[in-house]
Amino acid sequence: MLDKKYNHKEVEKNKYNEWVNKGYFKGDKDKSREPFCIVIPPPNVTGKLHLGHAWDTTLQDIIIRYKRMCGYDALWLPGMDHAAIATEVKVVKKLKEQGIDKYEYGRDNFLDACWDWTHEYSGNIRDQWAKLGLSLDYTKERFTLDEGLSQAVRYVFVKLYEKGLIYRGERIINWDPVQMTALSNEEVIYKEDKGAFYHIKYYITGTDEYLDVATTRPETLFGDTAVAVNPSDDRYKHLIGKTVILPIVNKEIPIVGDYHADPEFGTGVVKITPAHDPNDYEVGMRHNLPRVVVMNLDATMNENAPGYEGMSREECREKLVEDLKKQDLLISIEEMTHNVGHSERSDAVVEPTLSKQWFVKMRPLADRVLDNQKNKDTKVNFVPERYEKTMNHWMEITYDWCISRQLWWGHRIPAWYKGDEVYVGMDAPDGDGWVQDEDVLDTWFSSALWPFSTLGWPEETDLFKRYYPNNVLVTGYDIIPFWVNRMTFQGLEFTGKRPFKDCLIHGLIRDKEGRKMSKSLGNGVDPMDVIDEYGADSLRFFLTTNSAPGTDLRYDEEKIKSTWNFINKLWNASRYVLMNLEGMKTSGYDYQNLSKADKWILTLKNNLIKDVIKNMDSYDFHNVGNMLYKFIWEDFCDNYIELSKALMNDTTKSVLLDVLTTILKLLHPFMPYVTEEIYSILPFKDSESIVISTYPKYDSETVFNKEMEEISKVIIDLREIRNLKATNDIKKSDLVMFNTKSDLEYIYKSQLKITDELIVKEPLEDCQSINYKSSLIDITYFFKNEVNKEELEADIKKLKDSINRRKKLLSNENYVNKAPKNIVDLDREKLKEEEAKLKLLEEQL
RNA sequence: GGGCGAUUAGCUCAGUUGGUUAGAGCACUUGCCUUACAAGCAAGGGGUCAUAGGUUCGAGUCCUAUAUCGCCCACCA
Repeated sequence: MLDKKYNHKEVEKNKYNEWVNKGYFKGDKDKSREPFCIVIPPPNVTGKLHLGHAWDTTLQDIIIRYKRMCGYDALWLPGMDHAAIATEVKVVKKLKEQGIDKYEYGRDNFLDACWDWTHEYSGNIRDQWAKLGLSLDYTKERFTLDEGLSQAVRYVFVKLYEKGLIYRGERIINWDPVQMTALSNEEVIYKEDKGAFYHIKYYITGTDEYLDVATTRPETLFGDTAVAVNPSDDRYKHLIGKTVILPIVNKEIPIVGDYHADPEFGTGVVKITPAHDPNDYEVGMRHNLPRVVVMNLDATMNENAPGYEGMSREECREKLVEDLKKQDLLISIEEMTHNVGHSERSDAVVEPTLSKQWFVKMRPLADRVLDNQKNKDTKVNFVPERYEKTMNHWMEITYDWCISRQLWWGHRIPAWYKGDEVYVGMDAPDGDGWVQDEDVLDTWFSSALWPFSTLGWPEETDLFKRYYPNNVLVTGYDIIPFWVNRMTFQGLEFTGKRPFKDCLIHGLIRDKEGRKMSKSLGNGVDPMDVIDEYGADSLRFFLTTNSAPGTDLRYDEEKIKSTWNFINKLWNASRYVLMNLEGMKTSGYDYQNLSKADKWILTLKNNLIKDVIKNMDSYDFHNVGNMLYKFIWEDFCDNYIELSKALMNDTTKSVLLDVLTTILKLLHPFMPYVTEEIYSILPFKDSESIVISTYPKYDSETVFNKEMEEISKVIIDLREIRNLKATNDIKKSDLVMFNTKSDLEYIYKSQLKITDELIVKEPLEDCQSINYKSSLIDITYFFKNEVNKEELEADIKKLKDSINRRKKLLSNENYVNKAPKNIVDLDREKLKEEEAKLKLLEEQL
């Protein structure tokens, strides 16, 4: 028998390993079943999982458990991401704490340290997955840097290179001077920083007139190779073709006319530094300007800044401003706040720098995605739909993707150099003197292949043929540009198919105040702490049923508590059922003598199954959660269990067990542990574990609409009668006269606690009475208190208003003719009922 | 500047193709230790659905505008 109280720690102990050991989570066991596949978004091996991971993975677990119970060959493939830069940052830091410098340590030693790190942290992550109860098939676990995936990465690189979709070139890229690597635009976070506009005098050659040039980065002045004005700007257009003297450097540079200069902005004059600004780079291309790099890779000034060489950007800025002042070349310093790019990982201020890097040519790949999204049979179906626009928008504005990183931890670029020769291939070329590119690829380059590389691609493996495209991918909206986009174009390019049919998008977890959870705010919540206190089942149900798809979720401990209470309710209801089942004679369901109450709950159960399936299929788990909550607490516990107490026989017991079993199965994808615990002690069931049991089906044989309506009316009657008793302060001992249809009498008597001693046959004199009458019952209570006249009058007024409203509606010809008939009929019926009720109330007054 | 959202009860949120008098949890009021559960039971109070127009027999839901808030992208020389 179950304990009196639900104990999540006891319940969640020892179940997961058994599930894994028995192979319940293994996919590809039964080829006769229809395949269904999800690949996990691989978490970074940098640390521990946060609430966002818990949410993301629970959603997937719900889907995969549901599909498994529905009879699919369900495969949920786990894995992790080497997370190139993120991991490298952590390992460098760890080594530094031990007094070890990355470069002195050397590439091979450093990579060993990264692998050690990976093994340690991947173990932690697996432990966390287990705590969450995720039904992952560990026999197929992959890692983005394992041999097979590395093969796929090289293959893709080589093929794209051969097609001209990967190239190496000098471009302005985002340079992280702390990590000393290039970054993609997505890895740059813009933040408001305090800065200033420095207005500097650029004297027009041979005159004592100057142009007022404003800049936020004066130290880039050494790289200026022109100043630009707008050719339509009357103030300056006569100067185009002349030159100015670059301050400090005293070099002559041209004044060019270019539409990039905005006459409305600042002074309308802009200095052009082609090697340190993407726009200036474009201007430089148009006007054939030289490109002068003025900084080293660690953002110190180089030999092109004579007199400032070796200084940091910041030192140089300070000294330069001083020097400008001394030479009377500084007009003013205008303080302002502006957006400055920071490295996502190191937080260093990103330096746009001219650099030779590898790029993916995006336009053709992006166009293919946009085309494919127009075909409803082959497109990626976003849920909610609006996120398709996010992907499409990115594909429309796309720019070439910088994929090389000056790191060691990652897929080394399969390019070899010998003098001016370049060789790109799966393996090193023959012959001496070839040196492989030192750099590695952006970590997203390998994760972009995840839906197919994990299945053995580029080999035509059985797994790949069976499970590709994946059925659904689940991730947060913040990952669309990094990952969803890239999987989609790589999938289309290399497999000719979308990587997954559906893409279920969820939001971000926020704290109680609605702020994003972050390390710097210290408002993060560790899912393992929540599990410790409330159990994984509570956490899972809270996470997946408290927001509409695609919207953010506030973490609210009160709601987790309320979920715990819900599970405790389920626990106690199960306890009640099991207690009553003890003396049950049959070994199967006995439906010989179904009462109306039995028929009522069976019908509700069937309707529930139908609605739940519909919403499970459309990923509307919040609806499923609400429907289950209401059915279990209200219909089953508050009503059916109470009714069952008045008529307990083998049929009732069968129905109790049937409904409980259904509830457990419907809840199982959300709450795997507690449902397994209760299921395991049911007297008979269809499988040894609920994990591999069959999902409930709608059964039209046990749908009884007539009885359902009748009992629903009884329940309404009961509430109204209790209400009358409460508002009129009717005591337990007050006498009552009543009349019901005979087979429902026991319900009214038991639920209203009317014993035979309280029943009278004739109206009593000398006391107040109050009557309630419906199509099923006519009941009068006799009592000594005053009738609450005010409340009665208020009820009458309410009723009259409603009757008037309805009469008006029904006299509207347009409404009667145009609205659907069943709705109009319903109104007519309601009207009749209300009029009858009004008559009764008026009699009482 | 471009795009995407949001605005519903004191708080956090649902509300499928327009269709009875808009729902839930928490909080609140009143009464109950009723043998599954007091972390519970019973009954209840609380909303001109941001604002203004429009379409419609009928609008929280569709359209237009406005306001406030949020996110993404671009720009900020």
